[in-house]
Amino acid sequence: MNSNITIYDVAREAAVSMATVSRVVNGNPNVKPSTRKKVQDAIDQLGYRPNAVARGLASKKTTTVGVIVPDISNIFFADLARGIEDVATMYKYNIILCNSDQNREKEIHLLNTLLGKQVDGIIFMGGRLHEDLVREFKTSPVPIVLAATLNQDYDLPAVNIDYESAAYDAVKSLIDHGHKRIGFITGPLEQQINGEKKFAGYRNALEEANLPFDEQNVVLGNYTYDSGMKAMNQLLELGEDCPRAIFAGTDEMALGVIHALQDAGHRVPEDFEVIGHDNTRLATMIRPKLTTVVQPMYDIGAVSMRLLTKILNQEEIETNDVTLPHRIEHRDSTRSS
Amino acid sequence: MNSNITIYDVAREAAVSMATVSRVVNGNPNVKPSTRKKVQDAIDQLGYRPNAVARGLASKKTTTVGVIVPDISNIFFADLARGIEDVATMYKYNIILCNSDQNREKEIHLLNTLLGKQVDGIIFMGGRLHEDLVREFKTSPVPIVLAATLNQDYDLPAVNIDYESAAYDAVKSLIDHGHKRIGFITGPLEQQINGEKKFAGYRNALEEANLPFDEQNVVLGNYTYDSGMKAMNQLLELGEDCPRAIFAGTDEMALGVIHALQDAGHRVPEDFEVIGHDNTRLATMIRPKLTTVVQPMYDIGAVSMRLLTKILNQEEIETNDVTLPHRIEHRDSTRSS
DNA sequence: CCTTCATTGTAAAACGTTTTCATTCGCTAT
DNA sequence: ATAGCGAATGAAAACGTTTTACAATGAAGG
Repeated sequence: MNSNITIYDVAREAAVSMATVSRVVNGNPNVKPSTRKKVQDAIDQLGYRPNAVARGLASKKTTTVGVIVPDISNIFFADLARGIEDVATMYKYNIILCNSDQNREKEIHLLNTLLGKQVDGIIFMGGRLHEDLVREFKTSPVPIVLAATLNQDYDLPAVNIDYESAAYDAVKSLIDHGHKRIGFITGPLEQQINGEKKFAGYRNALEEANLPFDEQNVVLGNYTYDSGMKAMNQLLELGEDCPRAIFAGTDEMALGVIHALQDAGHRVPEDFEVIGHDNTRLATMIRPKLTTVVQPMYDIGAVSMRLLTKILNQEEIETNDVTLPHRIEHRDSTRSS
Repeated sequence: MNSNITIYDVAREAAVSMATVSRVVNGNPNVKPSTRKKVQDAIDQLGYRPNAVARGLASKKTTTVGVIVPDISNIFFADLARGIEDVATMYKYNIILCNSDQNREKEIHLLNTLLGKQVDGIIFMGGRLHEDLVREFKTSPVPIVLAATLNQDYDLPAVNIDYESAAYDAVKSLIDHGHKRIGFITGPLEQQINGEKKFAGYRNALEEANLPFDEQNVVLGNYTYDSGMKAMNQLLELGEDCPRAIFAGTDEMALGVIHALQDAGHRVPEDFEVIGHDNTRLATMIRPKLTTVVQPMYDIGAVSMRLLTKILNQEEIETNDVTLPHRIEHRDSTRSS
């Protein structure tokens, strides 16, 4: 029931002006300790809770940031969101979370809704930046940082890993194990990270090892377990020509791959080696445990948010475009050396 | 750059008053079509975007609801959040998402932050309702609905399944397969749902079948895969007395159980039967696929949010305390009949 | 042609803060 | 004493809407 008591009530109770109350609420040092105490007592007694909306209107700061992700129910994005939220909390921000489903109109609509709500900044993750969206980004009155989202051609603040080199490393390690044919199971090609970067890394590794690129070794999935199974079964139909080493674009697809293999009576890693991507918790919940490229989504989220706070505080920033390190976590779906 | 243009600018541009602009923006029918068009043109031309903060201050509605969950990075809560967000979107609300980590002080602090931000309502999920928290709930100026959170003694709006009966069903089905000793792996006992309800269901089923309750058959985990493994290994140490049927309180723990079993050379479901709880996506990503109690988190989220909108719109409400149906999804970690 | 009532538009008062600027207070240094 | 000064306080103007109370306009009925 303390929702209707205002700064003015507190002022009256403490026999000061509302400006003074505002000062103590905001920690302004120019308040005599005795006055501060008087005001604080009144606040406690009345159960005063500052109205953030009014505050936002007056100060033009809402201490709220918008977060747009494709789908929070996906463990991958959920991890990112947690990273964002944790550092947001640290800096006293709240998060308005939105799911875009990678839908172009929805992305734009959400962006506008968030701007309408006067968020202080936005963190965006999506598969590909469309022109319209970039145009909106460019004219945004508040800073926007891209998380795990590619940014070429535009110079928006962004946090990523080097996907191409990560994919290269993964495929390279497979090649180092003597494989001549490497299967590659990835997501939709129009997705920049999966379709372009990882693919490029795959080809680079092949090329460097003087291995031929064979189109039938790459198959498209949609990130899900089922699509991983399906893709592997498709590969299996190649018979003799089926690659014995698979790089899957996500852990979930890698799981599907391994199970498809096992269902067909093959052993992993003895007969087939499999590398995943992302290092979600899934990776350790399968037998054999999954060797995978670690893409630290939590960290990407945390760093993105930190970058955003730096921009908001006008702190010194080394670079707008940060690349986090990646590595391969070797587990049991690949042979040990 | 359209962030600084106000309703007043639009009014001037369209040669009407700001109230008229407000009317067209809010879809008030009392505006002459020609006027409406004139205003709309001005809005489009200027790129006017209503300031939701000012709007919130004037109207005392923010079209924002607060969501407090333990940890969004957990697939389980993420699913809930998605359900909430989807119907929130449907009703034009946005979501401020907060992670409580089930921490008592944090829960209270978050609640107050959200109330300070003038959310129109709150959806809360937590393990147990502490007294202080309930007190805050009771005096909240906005409605609060509990999602997948027990509510006994207090009459807060809530959406749940019948956990006790769900656990009963699961254990019963194990008993029906002829098992005399049933293992039960659950979460911390102070959690109401896991420690009390599911436990009660377990005991009921035992009792009804005239099976003795044996304390050594129940072991506590912390919901994680690892704790599931550990728990199962502990059970295995019972040797001859080890139960051959396990009910795990979460799918993730069930995964751990199955792998612990397999690592020890046992077969599931031939030697051991396992039932999980929640029916997360994990359940189909393991071999054998997991038989599990389905707790429809997405639906719980969606229904919670819908309930909240009903309260906010003062719609007729049959019951404050909705119980969603549950069922057992029979897959391959239990025998077929 | 005058009333009367809808319809549409206007002006101004909230909404609850922050912030700017002015004022007062309490001292110190003359 | 008193001018001068910094610290503490207060008054009032934003902030950008919604909403209320009216005023103006126009149409219809008598």
